[in-house]
Amino acid sequence: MTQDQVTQDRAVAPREWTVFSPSCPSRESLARIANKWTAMIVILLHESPLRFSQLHDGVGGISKKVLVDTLRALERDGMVEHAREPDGHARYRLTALGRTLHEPLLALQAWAESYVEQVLEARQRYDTALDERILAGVPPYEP
Amino acid sequence: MTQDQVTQDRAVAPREWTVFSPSCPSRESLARIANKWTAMIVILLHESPLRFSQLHDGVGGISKKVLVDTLRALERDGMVEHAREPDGHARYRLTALGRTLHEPLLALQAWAESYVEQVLEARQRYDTALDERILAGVPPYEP
DNA sequence: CTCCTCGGTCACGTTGAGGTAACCGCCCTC
DNA sequence: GAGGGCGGTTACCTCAACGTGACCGAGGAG
Repeated sequence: MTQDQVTQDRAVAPREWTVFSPSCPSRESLARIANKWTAMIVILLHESPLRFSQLHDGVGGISKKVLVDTLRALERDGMVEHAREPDGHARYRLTALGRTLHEPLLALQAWAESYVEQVLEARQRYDTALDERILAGVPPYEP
Repeated sequence: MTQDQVTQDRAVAPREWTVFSPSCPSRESLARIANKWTAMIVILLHESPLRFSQLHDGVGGISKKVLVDTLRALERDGMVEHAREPDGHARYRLTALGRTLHEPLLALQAWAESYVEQVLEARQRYDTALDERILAGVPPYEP
């Protein structure tokens, strides 16, 4: 391969001001929204505002600490807000900004639930193939 | 508030076989795809198959170790595959399953880049409001 | 032959995400 | 006024994610 071909082959657009640039603030935003807790909380809150304990019950397996931390982070980034109701209980709701997140995150949930079977099958194929390679004495990965 | 009202208020659908159940395998799938590295890799690979070093350059700031780990995980879950080209170089490409991920993940990138300004503003508002509350001697958060 | 790149692997160390359990003030009910 | 639920906070710990730097075998290029 000539140097010219290498150069052309490697030409990947620079994308300076995108998530692909580690110093771009949008990278942080991506990290915040590309997160299972964020996804579940936004999806739950889109149906209706919820109290803390309802969120805690709705998001199975989340600890109070992580729920609090995630809610504070979402509030700080303007996606969620909370208020005290007259009855003294907290109530969390999506902001306008948070509502714009619902559609993309719901798509993630839909994907995860629709394709989970295919993922599980692929995983099994991969693992048995790996076992066979090991039994055959082949190094697990050709470098 | 009466007990009946409390009960009704807390009625959140059980959602047994969804990502909201921590033991459902779809929860794992969600965690894998709701991930910044996954998102960036899938978006890059959707444009064209890429070599390892092209991915390493394309995903700014990722280390070789994390890139390898993420690619192996994506391969195991059937979203990516790799092969040796005749020239001896590796080439990674999306599988059919991986291609179905492109649209939802591209939506995440688009969101992150479109709304990053609003997120930054919200963050600043939150931080200055918090500072004021502290200066006023108010405990940072009303429990 | 020697040097280089590519595509990794390996052996660390650091950071951050996340869990656990105890505790707390407020309000409510009994 | 004792107990209980709500909405947290705190201290502490664990483990997975991530980074770093060195190394390595295969395959060119010179």
